[in-house]
Amino acid sequence: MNVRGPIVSVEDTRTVSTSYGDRELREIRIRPERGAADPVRVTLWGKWAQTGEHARIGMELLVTDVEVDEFRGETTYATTRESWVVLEPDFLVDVTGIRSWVQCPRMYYLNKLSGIPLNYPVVKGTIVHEVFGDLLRGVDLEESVTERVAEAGLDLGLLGYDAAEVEDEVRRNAAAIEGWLAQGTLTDEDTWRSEFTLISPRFGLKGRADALRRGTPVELKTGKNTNREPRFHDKVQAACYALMLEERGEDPDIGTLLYTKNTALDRNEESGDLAPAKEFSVGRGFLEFVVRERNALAAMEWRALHDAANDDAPDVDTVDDDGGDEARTRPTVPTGYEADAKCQFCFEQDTCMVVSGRLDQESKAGQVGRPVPDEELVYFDRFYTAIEEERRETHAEYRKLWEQTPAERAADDRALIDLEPLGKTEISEARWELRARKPGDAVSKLREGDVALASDGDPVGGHAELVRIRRLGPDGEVVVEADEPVTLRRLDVYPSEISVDRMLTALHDAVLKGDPDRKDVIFGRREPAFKSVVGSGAAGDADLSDEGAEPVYIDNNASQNAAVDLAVRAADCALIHGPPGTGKTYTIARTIRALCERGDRVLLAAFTNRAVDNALEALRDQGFEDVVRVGTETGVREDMQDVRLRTRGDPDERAAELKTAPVVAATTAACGSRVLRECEFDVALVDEASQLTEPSTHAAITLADRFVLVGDHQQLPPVVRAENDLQRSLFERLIELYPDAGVMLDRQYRMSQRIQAFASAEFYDGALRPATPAVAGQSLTDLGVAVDDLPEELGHGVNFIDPDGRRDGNRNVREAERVAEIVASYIKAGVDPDDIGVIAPFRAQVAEISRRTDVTVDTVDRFQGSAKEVIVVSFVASGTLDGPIFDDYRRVNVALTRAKKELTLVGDAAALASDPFYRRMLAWARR
DNA sequence: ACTCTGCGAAGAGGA
Repeated sequence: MNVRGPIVSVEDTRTVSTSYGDRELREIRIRPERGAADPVRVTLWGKWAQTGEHARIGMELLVTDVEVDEFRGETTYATTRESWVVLEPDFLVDVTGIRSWVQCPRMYYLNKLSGIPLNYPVVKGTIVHEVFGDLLRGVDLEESVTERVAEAGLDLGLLGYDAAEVEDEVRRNAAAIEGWLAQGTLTDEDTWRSEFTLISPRFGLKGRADALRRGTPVELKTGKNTNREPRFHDKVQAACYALMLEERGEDPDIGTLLYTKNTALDRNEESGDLAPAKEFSVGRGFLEFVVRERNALAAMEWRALHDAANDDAPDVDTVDDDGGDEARTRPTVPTGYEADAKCQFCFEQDTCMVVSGRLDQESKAGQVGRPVPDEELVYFDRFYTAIEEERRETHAEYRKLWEQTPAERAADDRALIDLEPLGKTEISEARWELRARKPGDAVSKLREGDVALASDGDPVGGHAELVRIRRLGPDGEVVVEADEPVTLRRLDVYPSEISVDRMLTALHDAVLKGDPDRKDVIFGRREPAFKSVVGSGAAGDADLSDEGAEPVYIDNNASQNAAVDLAVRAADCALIHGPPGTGKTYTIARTIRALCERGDRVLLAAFTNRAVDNALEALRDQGFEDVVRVGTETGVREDMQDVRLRTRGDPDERAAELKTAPVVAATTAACGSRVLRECEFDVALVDEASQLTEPSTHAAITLADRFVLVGDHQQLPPVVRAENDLQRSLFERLIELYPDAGVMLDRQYRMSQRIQAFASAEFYDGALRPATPAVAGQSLTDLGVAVDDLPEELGHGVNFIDPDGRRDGNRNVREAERVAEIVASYIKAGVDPDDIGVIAPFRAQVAEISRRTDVTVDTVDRFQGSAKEVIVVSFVASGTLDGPIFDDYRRVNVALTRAKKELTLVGDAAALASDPFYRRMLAWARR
């Protein structure tokens, strides 16, 4: 049996005499999840006592296969030979993380913090890994090498390599693999699997094994190793996979390391064992070691979060604030002293010393440089902790893969279950197309183009593969593309840590590598500067030139023109506040053109692909075509594919395309990618900046000398799972800090006077107004609709209807029915269904309404950025306004400002009147 | 209690 629960007390390790001699033990009390509410005693014997050293009150402890005993009337537990002891099992450690942790815990920390930059060993390693996978799947070597090198064209070009030399080197590596494979596959009993995704709930591990051979892990290393034994940390990595395979009921007694640089060509020069493959036996003791290391890592991560939040915690570093009387607690970070690794041989030594120096951390390698100012240290620690909290939330998403039943998972819209497998076709060598049919009208968050986890029904314990969704047909057809043929019975959303990883590297880049002038502004030490005249180059710094007219970029909108002017004159940054319908996108396009005309190279970034493509479209509409769009094939909209940067092809050509484009457009997530981190710009212009966390904004702006943020902090804030500093955007913080560095676009081209009035008064101090009389006076009549054809309660520009419905969970069926009737009335009166949109706060209600109408129905969040002639809003709530979704009034701002000519609010008057804000809304709507 | 977009899914190396 297993015991598990939060730790309530930890005793010291002691040594006792047993019939087997002296043995160490450590006693820990936990509060078990089930059963007795009282804490129970768990004794960790032998080396598990070492894991006990890392244990802290509040951490979660899991001990499997315990021995149960009665001691003085109390039930106690102890480890046995079969036991595994796992600290914080919910913290999912990546196998490559354990590998670097074993080399040196600080290396693990540094890799996480500074990311792995674009470098040749990694790119070549990736290519060789892909070729290895191809060879296992029977692809011809030459064909694979040519193809895989071509696919890496952009990376190689940026690194200055040409295809032929890389092909040559990869071919030599691959030859070693092929030679070894030829021996291995002589026996019929050899079964191979490549790229095996493993997730371990028990050990809190995840990772991808390069290959499995007869159920044992095979790890490919593109380096050379002339020792008889595999490198220790390589064995650790393979052992992690062995551990996870064992959990799945396999019995992997050996692991294989394949060093592909151990080739015949080198054999004359070197002594030692040059066979590429090295096997080692995977014993129980080694696996236990691996688990203890994983526990040490998970415990450090726990302390980094909890010690920082708890000033009383013992054994943490403290830094004095300016005042000196208050000590600030800093997150626990590995120093390198934990390991006996030798710093002078470490590839990360320079990074290690720089990070230590800049962040004032203790480290075995020592420090170089001076610490950044104290407020920057505070900022770094605050956001580091916030990002790590967000990581925990991502881990919670993984946990749902095994904690939720398939039905719960499907109800959560995170999986398509009970798929009926229809077939597997090998579409090209080593690529499979898997087809299935989904039952009924099952819906999910999964979309075409997404990476998802396809499985035989059990995504954690069964056969699962990461696949790309090709088609989710309305007829229930599901088509995915995979490397291996899995029987497609279930498709799950696969959580990704990429966004948290990218935020962390962006934070690192911003604080450690950021330009000091830039940081003065970010950290509130200096007002942003503006050039008074727009000159070319550095000449325009003077404030004397009153002669000559103000530059006119946009002649019919003073605030838009002022925004462009401000952005062009910005020496540090400019902030453009664009309320709904104020021509943000047009202004962005005009700004980019003005900047390019001065010779600036511009990075155009936004949170979503949709916003990037919209801005790009506006730019191209203005006749500017010299753009490169960086993004995935599925992320980039169809009509922007022609300017999308291909990663495949001739290295020089691909790299030149990116390096010389006057405008590069990408999502902020892509800005944090290896490729874009290599690029430099004069100006970064970030749209939707109010929806971005500070670190995500840094990902874009650290690539440029100056930046322009465009957004509206009165609309929806960043989407984050954890509640912390990430919820507030840099845009919002800066616009409050430096109102003079901002311009608000105050004329809107979208809504009638009647519709915009409430939002203008509530959110924009009444400053938002219609751009023209025509905008102000628009109505349904302009659509050729006779208002007389509508029921009496509709047709007044803004209407309120109380259908007397009742909220049931996140739905309100009566209200949904009424909304459908209202939509039908509009259509009957002659409104084009394409001109009508329905908005609801909950997805459940969106589904409820969608069943009853064919017009566009979506959540507020998904409607942000678009508009319709007629909008119907369903509020769902009845009686009271309980729920976090109603707390953020900005969501209402978004919902109400989607309508151009007619807006109908549908809800329970009593519920809405229970809150002053909603009461004012009601008063306005009923007028 | 809710909302939910991005990410190539990881990936390498030497005294």
